[in-house]
Amino acid sequence: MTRQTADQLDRIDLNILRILQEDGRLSNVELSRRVNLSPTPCLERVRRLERDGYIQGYAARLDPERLGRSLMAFIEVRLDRTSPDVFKIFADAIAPMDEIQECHMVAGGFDYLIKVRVADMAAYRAFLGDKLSSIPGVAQTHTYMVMEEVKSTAAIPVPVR
Amino acid sequence: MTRQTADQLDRIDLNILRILQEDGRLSNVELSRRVNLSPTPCLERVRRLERDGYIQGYAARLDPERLGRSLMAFIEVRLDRTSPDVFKIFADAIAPMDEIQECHMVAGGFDYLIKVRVADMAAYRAFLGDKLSSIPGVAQTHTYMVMEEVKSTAAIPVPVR
DNA sequence: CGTCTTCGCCGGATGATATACTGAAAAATT
DNA sequence: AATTTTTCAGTATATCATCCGGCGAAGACG
Repeated sequence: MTRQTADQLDRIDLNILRILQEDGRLSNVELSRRVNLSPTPCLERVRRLERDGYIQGYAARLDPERLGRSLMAFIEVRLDRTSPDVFKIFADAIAPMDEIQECHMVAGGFDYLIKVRVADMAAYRAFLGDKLSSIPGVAQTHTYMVMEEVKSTAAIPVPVR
Repeated sequence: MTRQTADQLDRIDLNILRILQEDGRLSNVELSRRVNLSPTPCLERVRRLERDGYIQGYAARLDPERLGRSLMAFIEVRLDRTSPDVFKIFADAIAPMDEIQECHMVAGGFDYLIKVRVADMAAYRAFLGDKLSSIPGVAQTHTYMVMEEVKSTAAIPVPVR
């Protein structure tokens, strides 16, 4: 019996997820101490959580400002036709654009909501004019510049149980 | 002389950042191999990048769907008055709400753009009705449900040089 | 031009860690 | 209660993180 759908996480698993989301480089020894296990079963659980897809990977969190991406903006994009091939063309076009952090197809008002990070206004203008607007099918865009990040977390809330 | 503003990153530093952003749990030995250094100076560089703030931390990337947060939405929020204390009240109110992943003050049209993750429509309704709309000062909200994530990356582009 | 200083690198040594293996305890099932 | 299954802890070994000392290149200075 493979655990595919009915896999259940107990309190220890949830604690592991919460702790590793907070500090992904914690050593297994220290992690095991915090969840009141010996290192061996703790590592087994981490491997299982990785294998089952709860943990998709590990990443260093880099400072955008120090890497020259101080400006964030959201862009609403409307396509001139909403046919599957236009969607495909658009998706393929934005995939390699590294300014684009997220692109969501949304319901209610326009077609796509895009989150971008660029160096400054000049870079933003260049991005919008040379790259985004030149994608075939893009009819209209509306930009919201981010003035202040009131809250910003990538952390998925882990249930406490 | 402390390196505060004029700190420069060479090609090796940038490679380290790029690799650790991709796999934050890579051992220092393996990392040093990939950047063509011996372990010792490689670890020194990582420590320096951490100390200087280029690396803010490390995190396990968790799967939102498997943790019961399948629904994503963006909410535009308008406040009834735009005075500093209303801003403060709003910021303090949203800080502990774990459904809210991001909250940005934006220019052009409304006051805040919020990104939320919830379990389902019922949870969304409960969040909007019971939590967000009951914050004093919130005049109007408009929701954009995410139908499809066309692109999603937390990765900050690291210059290649 | 030669020397001195500085900086980043390498290699070895040492303590800590990851991880496989074995067996015991606990829990679930019958 | 007996059996099966699951999960755990302890031990052993290979790997790793990290400290220490020394080397060599680049630049400063006489």
